[in-house]
Amino acid sequence: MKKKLSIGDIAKQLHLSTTAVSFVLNGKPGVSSETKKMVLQYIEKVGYTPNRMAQGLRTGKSNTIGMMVEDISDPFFSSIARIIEESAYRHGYRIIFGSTENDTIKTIDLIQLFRNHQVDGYIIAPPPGIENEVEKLINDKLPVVFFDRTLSTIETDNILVDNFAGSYQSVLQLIKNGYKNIAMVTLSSEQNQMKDRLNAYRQAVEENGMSLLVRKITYHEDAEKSIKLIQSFLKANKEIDAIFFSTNYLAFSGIQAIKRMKLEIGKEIGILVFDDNLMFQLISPTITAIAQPIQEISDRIILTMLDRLSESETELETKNILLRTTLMERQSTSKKYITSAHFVSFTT
Amino acid sequence: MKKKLSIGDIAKQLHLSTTAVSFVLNGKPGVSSETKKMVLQYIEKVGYTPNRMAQGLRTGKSNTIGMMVEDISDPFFSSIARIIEESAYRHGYRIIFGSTENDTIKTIDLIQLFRNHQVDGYIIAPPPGIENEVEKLINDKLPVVFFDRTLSTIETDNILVDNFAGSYQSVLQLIKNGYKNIAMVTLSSEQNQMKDRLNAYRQAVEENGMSLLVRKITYHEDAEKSIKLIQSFLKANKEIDAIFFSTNYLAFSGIQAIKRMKLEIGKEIGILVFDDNLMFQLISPTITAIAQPIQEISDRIILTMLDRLSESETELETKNILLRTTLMERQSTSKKYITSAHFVSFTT
DNA sequence: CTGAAAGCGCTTACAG
DNA sequence: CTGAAAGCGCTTACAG
Repeated sequence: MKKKLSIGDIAKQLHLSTTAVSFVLNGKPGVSSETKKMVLQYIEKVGYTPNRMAQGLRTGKSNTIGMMVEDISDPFFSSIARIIEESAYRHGYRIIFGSTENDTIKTIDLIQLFRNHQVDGYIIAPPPGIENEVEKLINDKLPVVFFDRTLSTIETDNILVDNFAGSYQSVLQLIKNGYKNIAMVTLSSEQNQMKDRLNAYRQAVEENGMSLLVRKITYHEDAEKSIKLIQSFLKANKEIDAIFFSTNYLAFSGIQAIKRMKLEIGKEIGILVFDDNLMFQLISPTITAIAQPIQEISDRIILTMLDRLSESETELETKNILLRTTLMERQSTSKKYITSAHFVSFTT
Repeated sequence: MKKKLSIGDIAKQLHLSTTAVSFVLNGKPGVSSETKKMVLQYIEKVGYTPNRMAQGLRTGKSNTIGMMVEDISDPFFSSIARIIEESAYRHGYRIIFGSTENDTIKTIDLIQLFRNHQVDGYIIAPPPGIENEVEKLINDKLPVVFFDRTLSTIETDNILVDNFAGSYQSVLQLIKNGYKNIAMVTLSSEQNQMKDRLNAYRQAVEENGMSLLVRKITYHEDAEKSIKLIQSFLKANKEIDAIFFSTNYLAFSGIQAIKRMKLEIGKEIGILVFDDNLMFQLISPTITAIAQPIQEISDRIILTMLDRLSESETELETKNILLRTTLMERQSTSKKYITSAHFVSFTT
């Protein structure tokens, strides 16, 4: 069981100073090329790797990025996490994850925790109420990149999707397809991405002289409860012939509700969902969704973060990137689409 | 922008030694209760938190656990990750994640990386070929908990699911339901959990005098390719009346293939899947799956890890925990189940 | 009960 | 081009 080597050990072995070894390791000038070669060979041979804790203590950097999302098991967030982790890794950074559960207190706690670990940068899908904590990070020159949503009072980099435009155009498409009484099922949430989706629905519907029908559901409601709520909403408003769901998990509850009520998806009731999911192609009938560009979101997040981390002193302006969504039209929004249920079930 | 306080600063402010402050912080005896109270109050007031890097350097502990899974965006792994992160957090530990992609080299790299970060313990769903690396960890007294699969030559804690029994009983159930030509679609993988599922299929089928029909698909094959492969497999073997898929992503490809071929799921072709997924309840018809106990797996992993971490010197025996799966019988395996497609599509 | 001091493994002025 | 030394913020023998 060989003990881990330190720079000092190596220096001793090679009859050099720790300075020389450290310089080689960090590619600093001021070392003869023979010394350099010797050190590199030796390091290779013994498999030396620096102790990150010591480096971190000394430099104040940890080569770690903290990432906080609502829920790491949500497919949207976990797909992004996967890409970011992979990319960060290639650039020499590690990622620490935390699930905020949209809880202000828990998130503030997590930020504290991450700070104690000397996390170099923060990638956050922010819940409301963490403004002060984030201000402190920014004041201390720690890079913060927001994604999925933002906090309007904070001046920092934002990687967002155009929730309004994506929702607006998609609801218009529903109207074009012949739906007359479009309802919306969304979260009771003050988060700006949710508000944008709701406002877009409102504008599209009102511009077409239709009436608004909105059901808000509390975040964290269990699936069964949501299903019940949606069922009673539908029963109380028989005129509804289409629903726009603001998140895919609400849609899953909604689909269950609709199936239980034996309504025919597509024909009797149209379904449009914000945030696509592989499953929407597999369910029968297939479900129309507004897809977010996962790969591009992830790339932008990590590139922005790496830029900030490598920045010397030059303060770049904060970036506000707004990415486009794509409407994936499927069977659930085609009025014309006729269900011979057999046909529906076994074709794609 | 207040600079971060150190123990030294606090000691100076309170006219104490750093020792006294440190003792209070760590709950060590040998400090008068007044001093203690004073320190605690002051810390509370200024919001002091220790620098983990310094602690880590000094103690060799980082309060961080490294978790390596095949793919953090896979729902099985991300659900477990979520629970573990949450629980670790409550016990004062952080989690660093890495996706191994089932790649030996990448995993060895990750272990190295984690070591440099002084990770205190390792939770791994091991790919093959990392035996040496894991041996080293164990030799250095670093706790390693395997889950989902194991490496037979390594003596360490294992939290596994009874892949064999779960698969065996479920295939028997298929046979009971009247299926005569049951095929298996699995990964070409030497991992023991995959081998167990295959062996269980083999035994169940052979014991009933039926013939084996196995199609292996390479891991990492893209979805479209898998769909094509499964289609040709079905075309070449018209007698197949049921398929057992060893993973849920293979099943998703399989379902696509079957839908394209316009075969009637349940009646013309039964489907059984290892590893349940929320979607299997939403697809029409619903899909029978062997569910793994996510919560229990997660709890066992984290409890085992925390035990190991808190262990003084007493070496406990390594644990081998084998958890039961549950067969969730749904429409896709009921021969008797008659499809009026309408009925199929809109009931649950 | 308390304090002065060493040392964890690095990096980086500083002096030669 | 090279070396001796300070210091990052902790913990913990050791001496009083």
